[in-house]
Amino acid sequence: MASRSADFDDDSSGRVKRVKIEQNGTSDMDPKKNPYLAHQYNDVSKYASNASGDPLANFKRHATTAKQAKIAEDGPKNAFTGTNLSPRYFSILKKRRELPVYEQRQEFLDLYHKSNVLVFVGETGSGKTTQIPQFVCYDDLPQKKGKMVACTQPRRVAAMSVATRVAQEMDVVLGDEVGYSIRFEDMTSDKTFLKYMTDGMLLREAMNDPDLTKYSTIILDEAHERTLATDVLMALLKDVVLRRADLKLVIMSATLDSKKFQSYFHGAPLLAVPGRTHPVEIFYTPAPEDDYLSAALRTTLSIHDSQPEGDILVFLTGEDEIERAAAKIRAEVQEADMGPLDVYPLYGGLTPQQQQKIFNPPPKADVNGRPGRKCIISTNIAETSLTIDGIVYVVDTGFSKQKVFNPRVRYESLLVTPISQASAQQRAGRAGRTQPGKCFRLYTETSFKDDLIPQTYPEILLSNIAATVLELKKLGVEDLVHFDLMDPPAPETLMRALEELYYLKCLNIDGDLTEMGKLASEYPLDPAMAVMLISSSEFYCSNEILSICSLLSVPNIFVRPNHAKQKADEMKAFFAHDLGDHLTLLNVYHAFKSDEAQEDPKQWCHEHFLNYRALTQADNIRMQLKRIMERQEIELVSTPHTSPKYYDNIRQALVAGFFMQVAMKQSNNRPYLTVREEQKVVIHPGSTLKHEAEWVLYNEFTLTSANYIRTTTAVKPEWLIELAPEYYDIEDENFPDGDIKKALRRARNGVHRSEKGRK
DNA sequence: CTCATCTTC
Repeated sequence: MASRSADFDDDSSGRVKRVKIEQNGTSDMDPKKNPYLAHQYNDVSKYASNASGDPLANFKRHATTAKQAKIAEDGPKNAFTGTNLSPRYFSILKKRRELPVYEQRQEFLDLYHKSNVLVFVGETGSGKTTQIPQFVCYDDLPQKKGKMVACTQPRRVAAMSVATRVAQEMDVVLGDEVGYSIRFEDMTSDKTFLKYMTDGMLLREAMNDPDLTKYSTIILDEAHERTLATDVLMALLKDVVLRRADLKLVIMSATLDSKKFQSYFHGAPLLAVPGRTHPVEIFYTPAPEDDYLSAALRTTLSIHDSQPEGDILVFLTGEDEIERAAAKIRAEVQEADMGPLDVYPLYGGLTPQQQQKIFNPPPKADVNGRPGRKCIISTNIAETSLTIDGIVYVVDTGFSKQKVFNPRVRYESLLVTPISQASAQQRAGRAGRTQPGKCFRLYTETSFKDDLIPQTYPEILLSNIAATVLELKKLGVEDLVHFDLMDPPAPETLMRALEELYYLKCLNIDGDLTEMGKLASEYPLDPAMAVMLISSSEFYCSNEILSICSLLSVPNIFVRPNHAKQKADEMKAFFAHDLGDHLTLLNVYHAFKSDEAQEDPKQWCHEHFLNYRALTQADNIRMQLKRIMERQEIELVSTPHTSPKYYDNIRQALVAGFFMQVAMKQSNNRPYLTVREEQKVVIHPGSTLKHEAEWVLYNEFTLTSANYIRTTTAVKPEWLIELAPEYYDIEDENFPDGDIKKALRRARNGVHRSEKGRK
């Protein structure tokens, strides 16, 4: 199987060498603030602690040394709280000082003093996420200025767990001096001066405080992941540091792409610290595999059969594929009597408890001395979000599902796509966390070099940016074309976003934010959804639309396990509404909130094949959205359930937001066509929409095995014309000439006739 | 004939 191997450590793209590149940063060269003056204080006792007992009393902000910090950290009193340090603190401190970053603390401080912006490259295991913010706190002294140090993370769990760890390291109570802030959970207080938070959270804060005046230093961690929020924050902060001389910015990244960050920030100083990992041997297949799934199964079984002790991690693309592969491997191992192997599927759809199982110890060796091991079959959740110790073998199929966005057709969808070289490297690295490992790549070395793109595309290039554009407008960014993003989206993507916001009346014809736009920007929702919610009181159904919005903001609430598809479908039919899925969702929510279900909601969900976690999450989101509506004084009203207009009102409110996501059935059993783009689409087979509705509104357009529209509800063409006259203006020369135009003309004439009829 | 992974005062 293995044709040739390469030493991972010698791989030219393998790891960061310890390099320090000094650049002509926009540094503060005021001699009075010269950081090197700090070195003149050679008498250690002078600043060990003063009469008042404050170990930080002699610390000069932005002019401290690693040595000073070390003395303060050595105690015996906590430099920030004044209490005696615990034994646990000292045992952790010892370990902290063995981390690679610790050696370069002075180097870090020198650059941090010199420049307002600093790029820090730390590989896995360097300790950057926990240590750098502490290094900053001892020098920036945010507590003395009533400011905070922020450190952003792309994921909630990371913000939470890192804050917990750092609170321990600093011997403080989590939520006091060190805290975190993520959606639905603010674990900070007025004492907090070091705050871990999600990047999205900081972006939200920027909308109310564009200069982020609460912070004296902002650290953007995992910047190489290039999340939408981090990209936007980088662009904003690049400008903020020019306006606020007192603000410092640290960009932390884990890849070799650091040069790109450095040049983006006008040659900011860069510091690189090596990680602490074990070498991983890479094997490629000699010839391309035409079926990566069977190749993955074959390779996994062969590792188990022939390789020394050590757990296996296999990367596949999706839930269904993973469950099937897991079943096959279990069956094969049993049939061929291959020795103990525990197989664990791993993907985001699993509950945290199910995900925890991957940390179970591997089975013991059997009586014949064959090693026992565990095998984890995972999506790319194991690439960044979850780390598993003890993995020695990685099987890399070279594929993952990735989001793609087509601005012309305006759909986001998921496609099985070859991964990037950076991704492949990350996957391989998972084999070397605790000991030297092996990575089996199920593609050729030529393919790795020639076919894989070097870096995964940043999220901003693969997304509908309408929500981002609205946020930026709210932030006061006037000229979006020249907004200095690291990777600006295609002009067409921007145009489509602006156009979408114009039709939604969030922007006027000049591209300025309207009253509607201001209101919509306050919701953590896509613009169409926000507009629908804001408009819903006019249709006397804001309570119901609020529920629907919440349900559309969480993963699929319907569970359909492979072994009980029929039973699950029967249960779903119990809630089904003939007019469409939005109304079905509402039925489920009402049933979920009923007294009967609330007696034991978990059990109730299990019996009805519903995702309890998603429903409680929706409930949470509902409360959050409700608070914003109340603040905006949007009335929470309902049409009486007995009224014949109950469902019509809801459906009209749906149209008020989603009029751009409508498809029409063509005659003669031909597929549906989307209104303006005239894309052929099929209603997703899971839909509860019963009769052949001529016009349907949909929430999502995804391309999987076909062009599916998901979560669809029947609507009437008269409503489209009435509620979105500009979008449905068939006199507009850009409106495609076809069946849809004809049908709209018929409907329009019908409206006119009925109006005459009413008179 | 059925969706990767995150995320938002």
